[in-house]
Amino acid sequence: MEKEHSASMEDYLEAIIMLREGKEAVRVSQMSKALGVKMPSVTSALRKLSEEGLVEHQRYGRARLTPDGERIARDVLRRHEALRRFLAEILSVDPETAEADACKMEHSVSPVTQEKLAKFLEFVLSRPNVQPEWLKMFYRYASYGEVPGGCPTKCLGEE
Amino acid sequence: MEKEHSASMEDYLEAIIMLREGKEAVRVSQMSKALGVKMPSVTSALRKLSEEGLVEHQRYGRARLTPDGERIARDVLRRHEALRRFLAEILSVDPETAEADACKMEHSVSPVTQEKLAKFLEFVLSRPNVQPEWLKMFYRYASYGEVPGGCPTKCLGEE
DNA sequence: CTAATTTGTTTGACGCGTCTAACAATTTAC
DNA sequence: GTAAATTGTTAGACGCGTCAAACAAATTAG
Repeated sequence: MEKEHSASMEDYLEAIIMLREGKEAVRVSQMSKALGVKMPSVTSALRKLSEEGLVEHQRYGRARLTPDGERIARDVLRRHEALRRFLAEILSVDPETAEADACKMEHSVSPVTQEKLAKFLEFVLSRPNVQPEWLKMFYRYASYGEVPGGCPTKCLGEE
Repeated sequence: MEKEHSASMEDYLEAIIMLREGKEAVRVSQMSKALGVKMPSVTSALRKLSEEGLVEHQRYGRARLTPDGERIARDVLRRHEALRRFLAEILSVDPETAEADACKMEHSVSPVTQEKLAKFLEFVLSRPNVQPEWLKMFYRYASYGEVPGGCPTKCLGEE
């Protein structure tokens, strides 16, 4: 199985895959900027990931993923995207928040739950004819606190 | 506003409110067991929370929440419950996993998103006549990978 | 009431991830 | 091709949350 990696280490792997954009090798400064940490943090993360055989990196060089690192990074990214889209497209969370939350959840939420969320997204997207019905109702419910067409089974106005 | 507290500290507060059950004061050993940490960790957490005025605790005594601590603990618990129920009742995640994930999410996911998830749950529960329709469809979709009554707009069978 | 057991605390350590400051290599500009 | 600017590393520190070991108080049993 996939040995456990810390949230931070997964973030570093994910950053490499996201930043490389064709170039397939990434500078420390890029990662530093993208992750909002200082360069020494990147350096030490790369050293650790190197020792685990997940990235290739030598002094003053660029970082690239090994095949193992690539697999893990892709997996993190896949989960990240599913979560982000669920938050943005189903819950209509604003893009920035959806991005940030996906980033947290991808590390802490169980695979089981992540899978369910992904399925939910798939389910909704796969049925464009049904989606508008209740999803729009939900949006109004979320905005105004009640269902549009009447049927006020429950009327909540806390906070 | 509510000053930020670490995930750990929120967990300790939450543990007090959950464990007291009428007794309204909690032993270190109880918390230790409930949180899966050793007693010294509890002691040092209580000291810190004491200094912040969130719990009342003196050497060899039981721990109780101050009014401030109570407010925060209640809030954490409220969010926890909303998340847990969303996972269990909407996504049909198994109870143990739902509990564990709620515990992670309550600390890391933004209030915005937590609010949306809670609204979603409310929305579904408030409309018992509509719920069965698409929610059952989702359950089948999640289990078998496709919609029961045909309409195979998209058929996904990855992993 | 004393002895045994349970409960709780202190101390000092560790791992993780981060940072700053000082230094070193690389790249860029002239 | 040398000087300046940029990029990267090392060393050492810190905060957080945890732990084990040693000790101290409180509780229970006799």
